Amino acid sequence: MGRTPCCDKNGLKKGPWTTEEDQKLIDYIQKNGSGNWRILPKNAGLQRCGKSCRLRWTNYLRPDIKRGKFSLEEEETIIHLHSILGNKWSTIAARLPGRTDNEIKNYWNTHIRKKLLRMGIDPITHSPRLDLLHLNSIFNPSLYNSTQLNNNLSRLLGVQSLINPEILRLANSLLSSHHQNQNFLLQSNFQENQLCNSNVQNQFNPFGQASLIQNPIQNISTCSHLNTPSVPFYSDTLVMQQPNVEQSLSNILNFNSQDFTFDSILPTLSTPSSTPTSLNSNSSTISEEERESYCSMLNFDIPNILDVDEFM
DNA sequence: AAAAGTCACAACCGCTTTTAA
DNA sequence: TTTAAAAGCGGTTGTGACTTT
Repeated sequence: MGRTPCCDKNGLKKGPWTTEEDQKLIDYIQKNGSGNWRILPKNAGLQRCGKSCRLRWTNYLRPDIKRGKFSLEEEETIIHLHSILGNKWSTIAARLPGRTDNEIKNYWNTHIRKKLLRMGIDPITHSPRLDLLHLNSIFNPSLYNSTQLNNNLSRLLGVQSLINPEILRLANSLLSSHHQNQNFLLQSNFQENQLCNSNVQNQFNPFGQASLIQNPIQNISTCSHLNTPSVPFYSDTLVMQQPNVEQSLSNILNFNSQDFTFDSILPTLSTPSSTPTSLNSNSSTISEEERESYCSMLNFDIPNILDVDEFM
């Protein structure tokens, strides 16, 4: 027959462990070793189930656990391994001595995931985010003439208070990369957003001083620091490098066109018949009602691009 | 100063795989 | 070989600390 139950679940304590409980568990394991979790709680004088004791020991009390802030190297290792393994936290933890799968999982969800999103990288695929690619399609010169592109930019800038500066900079950069003649660019916005974006970059770039190189074969960018040529990275640093901005953006667009299709999300362009009053002023904010009203006039899906929660 | 909102993380839940009887 | 608990694992939640309003 099978094993006997590890414990009677009735009457057992749940929730946070007290220092007294921790000490009982530590004392028992120091004397008797870990394992045999079924009988451990009773012998150690703990009103906990064996599973709770095992998790407390493996995730928190084990003497070889390294506590404290993750180093940049550890963070880069996690990002690298996650790009290959996905959410295989225990496998990732095996490559990081002293770190538990639970700790790495928590750190990913609370820190790294958000950093990648801010950089325009999808934390699941480790590729450029599809909503940013959508932006590429809106400013693709092979689809629209200069007037239409200008209209698109104007409309996007009209709701700029809702947009992450990264989006605005990318929009401007895309247009400048496609057209030598930048007359239709709103230069003040461009400069302002470049400044804003450099601040964002300095604040959030998780790769620190990692250098970015061009991959001549795939014609996309990869991060040499991570040594993962199969995983494309879209980077602020790359886009802002001078004087090869146009070439870099062209590479990104080439990568996009090879790997994604935009048929389902391509906008049909037409100029809005009117513009909400507040959008004609220099106001930095608009109301929710105005936003909805304005977005409803757009034929491309601004709300879809501007998933604020995802960007911030 | 208090209330509301946000964040971080320990702990739990539930499913799958492994193991012991 | 079968069975059921233990162990492993990833997702989710509860809660205390901190920040913002």
